[in-house]
Amino acid sequence: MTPTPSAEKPPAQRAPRRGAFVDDYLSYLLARASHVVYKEFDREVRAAGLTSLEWRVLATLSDGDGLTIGDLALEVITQQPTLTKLVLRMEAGGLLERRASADDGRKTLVYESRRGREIVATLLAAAKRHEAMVLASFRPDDVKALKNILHGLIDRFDARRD
Amino acid sequence: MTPTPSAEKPPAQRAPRRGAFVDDYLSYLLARASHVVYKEFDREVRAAGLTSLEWRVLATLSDGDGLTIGDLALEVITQQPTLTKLVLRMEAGGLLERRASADDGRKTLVYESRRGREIVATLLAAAKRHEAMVLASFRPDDVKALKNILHGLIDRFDARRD
DNA sequence: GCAAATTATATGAACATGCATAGAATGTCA
DNA sequence: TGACATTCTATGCATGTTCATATAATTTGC
Repeated sequence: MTPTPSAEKPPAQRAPRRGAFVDDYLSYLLARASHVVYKEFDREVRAAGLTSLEWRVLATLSDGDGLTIGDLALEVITQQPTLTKLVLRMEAGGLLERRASADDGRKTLVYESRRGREIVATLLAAAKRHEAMVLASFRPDDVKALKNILHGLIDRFDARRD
Repeated sequence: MTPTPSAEKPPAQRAPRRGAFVDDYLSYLLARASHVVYKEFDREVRAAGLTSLEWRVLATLSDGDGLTIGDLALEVITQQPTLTKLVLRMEAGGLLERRASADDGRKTLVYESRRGREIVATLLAAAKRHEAMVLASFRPDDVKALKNILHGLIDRFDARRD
């Protein structure tokens, strides 16, 4: 069942391996597509001095801040303890502000600082350019179809509970 | 620009926030779709005693083992040092075998052990069932379109270089 | 055939993450 | 109201990941 050790034959220029399972498995396709699409843009994120999770936090808050730690954790697809610690670091770094909720003492609300907003504004513009570039070679109908189905998957299965 | 701290009004049952940017941003849609689709299946992976990365390693190798550390790292979307250490742990746990390449002394080739193959066989079957369940409520044409576009994205942008 | 450059994996130290749980505030119900 | 359950965030510790680099093998150019 196992090939002989010497049987490797790397295809000339790293052509993707075509496997029976992986290459048609939705979960893999989504993960890899997500990765390849993000990867280039990640360079700009790093150049701005952010990690990918920090970028997701700021981008999410740019759509409206004042989220609780818990809600924000669900939005950025990470766990609450991880986000608590990240938010503390980002606050220390001047990217965010934390404020206690007025009507529920358990909640910590997260806001962008001025500096956070400046940095994310630059990246948001870059992100839009990058997305346009990525999608440029696809037919608009296909792009629309892709986003529709992704929304469909998300709406049906996203209980927003890690 | 920042809402007043007391302005929170959590929608009744955690309806996804509809933000201007995030909700139409391809990278977010892909990441979230990837996450929600995988999340349920993750329970079965954990029940089998594996982490998600371990599952990806075994599933990838099930399509043909004897990959080098580097190639496998690209396939499973992680970095080489992470994979080196994971493979060592998995070898110690009896899931994998490492063999030196006969024709290139720098390479370490990774193979599934008998036990690794047994575990992954069970999970592969479960994964197929899970995928069928996830896609059951979508029109076959849409599913085909989704996979086609994902493949398109991957083929165009995946240089398989982290 | 040798030195230099390149490629592949391993490793060490710093850092981040995950799990379990503690701590604090609120909600529930008798 | 007062006990108990629930919700939300923070924290400690173990574990995993990352970054830079070391080590080893191969390839290249002279």
